Amino acid sequence: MAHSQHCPGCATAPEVAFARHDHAHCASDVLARAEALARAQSVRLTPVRRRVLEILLEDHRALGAYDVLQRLAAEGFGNQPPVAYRALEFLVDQGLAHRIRRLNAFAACMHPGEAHAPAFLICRACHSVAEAPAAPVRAALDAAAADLGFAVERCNIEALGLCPRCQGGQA
Amino acid sequence: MAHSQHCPGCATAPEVAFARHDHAHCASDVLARAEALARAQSVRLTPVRRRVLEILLEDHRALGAYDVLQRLAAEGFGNQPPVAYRALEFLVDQGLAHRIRRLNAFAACMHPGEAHAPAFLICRACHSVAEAPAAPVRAALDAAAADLGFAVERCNIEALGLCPRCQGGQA
DNA sequence: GCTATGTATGTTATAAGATAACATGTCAAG
DNA sequence: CTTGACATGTTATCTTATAACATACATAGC
Repeated sequence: MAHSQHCPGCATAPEVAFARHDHAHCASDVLARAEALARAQSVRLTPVRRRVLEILLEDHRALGAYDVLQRLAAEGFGNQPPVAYRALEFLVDQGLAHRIRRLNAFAACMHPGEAHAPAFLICRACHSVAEAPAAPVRAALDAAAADLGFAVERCNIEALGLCPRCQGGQA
Repeated sequence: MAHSQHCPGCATAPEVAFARHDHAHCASDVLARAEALARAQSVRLTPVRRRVLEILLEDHRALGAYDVLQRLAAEGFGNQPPVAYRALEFLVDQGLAHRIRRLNAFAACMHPGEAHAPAFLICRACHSVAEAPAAPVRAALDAAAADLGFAVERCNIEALGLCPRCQGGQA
């Protein structure tokens, strides 16, 4: 199997957060791309921001702002909420992370730089979160909205269910 | 124009929260259907619950739990958060209201009883909220999820943008 | 090298949203 | 009329998020 087929961080790969994969590579690849992107936009991926992204990249989960904050505090960064919220807001603004509203939490973006309408698949058993290619979903939404004369600017599409690995164990 | 074409509360009408319509009728129709539904399910649409639904039905907006609570308190119901949250939870469980996560708020369901995958269109200018027919959206989402082996159980689809009436005034 | 300027971080305080746990009240079946 | 299930009320607390201000740091212009 070619690398691009099992590494979600890699450019055109379909999202396979649920599949077994070389996560260390997956994470470091996304991080490298985030750094390149920040340089290109001349925005600063400072230590806190970078560290927050690393923390989010540790696995395919979403973390609450206070979870992130705890980690930061333990590592000598500030320990007040705005420290975490600001870094997270920066990452979201730059398209390096996504906010998962259903969970009041944040997840690293696995396709930084690529234009993508994100749809999130949240496993209710193992809490992993994957980004699914959602262009068709978005197109259907735009069409439904257009029928009512509504112009969609941004959207959240979040699905709760069972990931392939958890479908065996649970009903 | 036939009634069913301009009243969003009416059975098979497309959602037209954004269009001018006879809202008093719209609301009372939905309320009547909610009552019938509650009877059918033998669950109790008690005074608080019913009142909360009426409040949500006042217009096509989403209200925060604390907004609802304030109204309830002013009318002699309890004035502690659980009063509002419990009534709202009941309505959501019975499919009589929806939770709009993007707004930390709740909106009356305009199609109680009809199976429907809800997609919400939220106008960022006038804050009105409409339920768009989302079956195709949901189908596209299911397909995208299925490609990854993920089984969708529930989902939130929430779009932010401009409603037809607000597209004139704002860019 | 110095300094002004914008940007980033840190801190205090508080706002906003949500729920756990328990006490009291109501209603309808037995 | 009593018992059990469900609903409401209340207290307390927890979680999530932001406003406002103080301090530090990087870079561009002098």
